[in-house]
Amino acid sequence: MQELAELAGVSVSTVSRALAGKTIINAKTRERVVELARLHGFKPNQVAQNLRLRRAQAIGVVMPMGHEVDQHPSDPFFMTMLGYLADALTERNFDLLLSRVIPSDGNWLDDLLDSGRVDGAIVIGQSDQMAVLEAAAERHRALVVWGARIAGQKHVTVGSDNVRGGLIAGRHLIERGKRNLLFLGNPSPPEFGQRQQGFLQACAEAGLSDSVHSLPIHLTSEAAYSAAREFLDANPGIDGIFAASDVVAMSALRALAERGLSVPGDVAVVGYDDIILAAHTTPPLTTIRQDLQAGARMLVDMVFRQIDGEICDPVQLEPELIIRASS
Amino acid sequence: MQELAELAGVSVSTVSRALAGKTIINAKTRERVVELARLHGFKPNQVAQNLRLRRAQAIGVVMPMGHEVDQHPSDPFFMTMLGYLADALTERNFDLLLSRVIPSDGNWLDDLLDSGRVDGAIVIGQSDQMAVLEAAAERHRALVVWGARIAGQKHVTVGSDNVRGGLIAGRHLIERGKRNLLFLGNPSPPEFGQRQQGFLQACAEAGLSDSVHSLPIHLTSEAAYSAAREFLDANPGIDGIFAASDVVAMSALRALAERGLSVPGDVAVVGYDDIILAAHTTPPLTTIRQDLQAGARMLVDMVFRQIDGEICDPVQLEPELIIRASS
DNA sequence: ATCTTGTCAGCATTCGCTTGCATTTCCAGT
DNA sequence: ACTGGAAATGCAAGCGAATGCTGACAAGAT
Repeated sequence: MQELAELAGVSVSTVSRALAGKTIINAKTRERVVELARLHGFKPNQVAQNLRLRRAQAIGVVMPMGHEVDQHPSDPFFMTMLGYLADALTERNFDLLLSRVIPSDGNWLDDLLDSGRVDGAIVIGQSDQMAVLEAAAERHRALVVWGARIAGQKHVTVGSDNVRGGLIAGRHLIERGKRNLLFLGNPSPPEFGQRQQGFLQACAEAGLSDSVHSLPIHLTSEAAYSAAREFLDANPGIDGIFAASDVVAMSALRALAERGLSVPGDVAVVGYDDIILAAHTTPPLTTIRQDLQAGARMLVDMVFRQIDGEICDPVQLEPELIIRASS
Repeated sequence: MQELAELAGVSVSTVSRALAGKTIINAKTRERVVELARLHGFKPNQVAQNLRLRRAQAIGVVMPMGHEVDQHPSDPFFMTMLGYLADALTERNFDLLLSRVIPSDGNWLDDLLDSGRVDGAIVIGQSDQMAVLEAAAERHRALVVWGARIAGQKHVTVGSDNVRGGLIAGRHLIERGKRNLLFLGNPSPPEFGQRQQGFLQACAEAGLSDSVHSLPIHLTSEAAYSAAREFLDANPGIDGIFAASDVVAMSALRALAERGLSVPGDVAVVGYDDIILAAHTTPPLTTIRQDLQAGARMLVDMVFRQIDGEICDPVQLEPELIIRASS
């Protein structure tokens, strides 16, 4: 900047103001400086800028992987979410600082938020980290979580109405005449737990509480997959499956195909998320869509409002049943 | 830091050194300072730190989406890669600055590299941005690209040997007795182009150059999918498909299932990547595995070596044929 | 010719931290 | 008690940019 100032025959302050487009600088001077900067490829150092302006111009995006290490890398859900978040942040000229955290201590969030590297954080999925999230929400202003709304929570969430999603899925299977239902997925992350809860509620409505099963596993590993196979062998009567996510549903489709069961004739399958691949499975998957683009925009919007000091309320997006050939 | 210094009865410099763990500070003093910092939840501001140390402690990871906007959000490949990159960078205490770029001008890379926010960049996929990559490689030291090695390139790449991968896939299909082969995927990104090239080479070896087809589309959109259907209708003899990626292969499986063709009996299918879902399709997908974890480690390793001033050579990883039930 | 007012630009300080060098403290050796 | 050298600490100068305040200058008012 020094050099640029000399080249332009002005002071450093003038260069700074010119580059910032301040109108207090004479238009001609300003243009000359800007042109000179362009010519010499000068870009102000953003780190210095951020220090001076006491900001980071970046939002941290964190995926805690407390419960199931192998879920995330495989899940197109996260990629999609991440893509939309990146877009929304880029629009506002903010950087996206990505962390994947395998929580060992309870400091991962505070460390990020206190480091000065970010102006706020978006956490994708509550995992088993409710305590950490609650604590961080007390101490920091700008924090939004993608996940389930839970009564009495301090941290602000955005997410689909999982109970309702589960309910819709359950009713749909029942409407299709299925009576021996199975919930497939680990219910310990709150989102999944609520999906299960809604599903069970649908079963209760239909008086099916006794015949409904739950298999609390995630299906991407070979071990979990064979566990599911064994379960199907032991319970041949199952005629409807609601999977906690599309990825789990896809594995279920394979397991069914392998034992020669037709979908949806013998067993109907419903997933959750409506990832892009869901339309391309064999057969295409009936699923509960979450509008991730809207969700991502919401998340970003809310962090910014929090940065500006606003207090935000949790948001629940309406889930939508997408009927395809698997049910 | 000022306040902490007063609390501890020492100077700011001593606090700084103590927190940095410098042994020149008396062990007792050091521990006292560290303990005090912990107690009051003090964390040095990393932005200031970075400014002073003229570093960013972050690597930019960029996905240019020049050719096919809808490929990336859907592709588990990227999520997996990103996950491994995040892990490798976290290990070294570096941040990962994520950008998704839809290249409009040719400055996206320079802007990132000159901004001072990152110490280096990893670009995932060359897309149609070869010119930009070449230019940036001239001007900057720390830049590594995941993609195809191309003769005479200035930018350093890490990637699987795509030609060889395509060759292996082609030979495998031929070995299975398939004679009417189809390459499915857009060959304009260099990686895909090389896969096609290797595939065609395998066909040439077997004297099949005349009967081999190529359908240059990506299959996640409904439009592309129906284009593929039409092609299959028009060319009923196809008995082997090599898809440019697993995601494309999955859609192909669906298309085949819909027209009642058995896999691999009527048509064998081979994918590329070995994403986690590939083992869980119906039927499980034969594919060419790229070791993404090794690739990600390599990428990270090489940026750091470049930051240290080393000059690195491109690396090609050996692709591996994973035979499953689709062939 | 003097005073007022408004425009522009520059000086110097600041953001929070690190570090070369100067200075003080400590202690063994005499 | 004195001294020399090592060990420990403090001082102050930055890192690269933003900005409140002051000063210079010109044009218009009196």
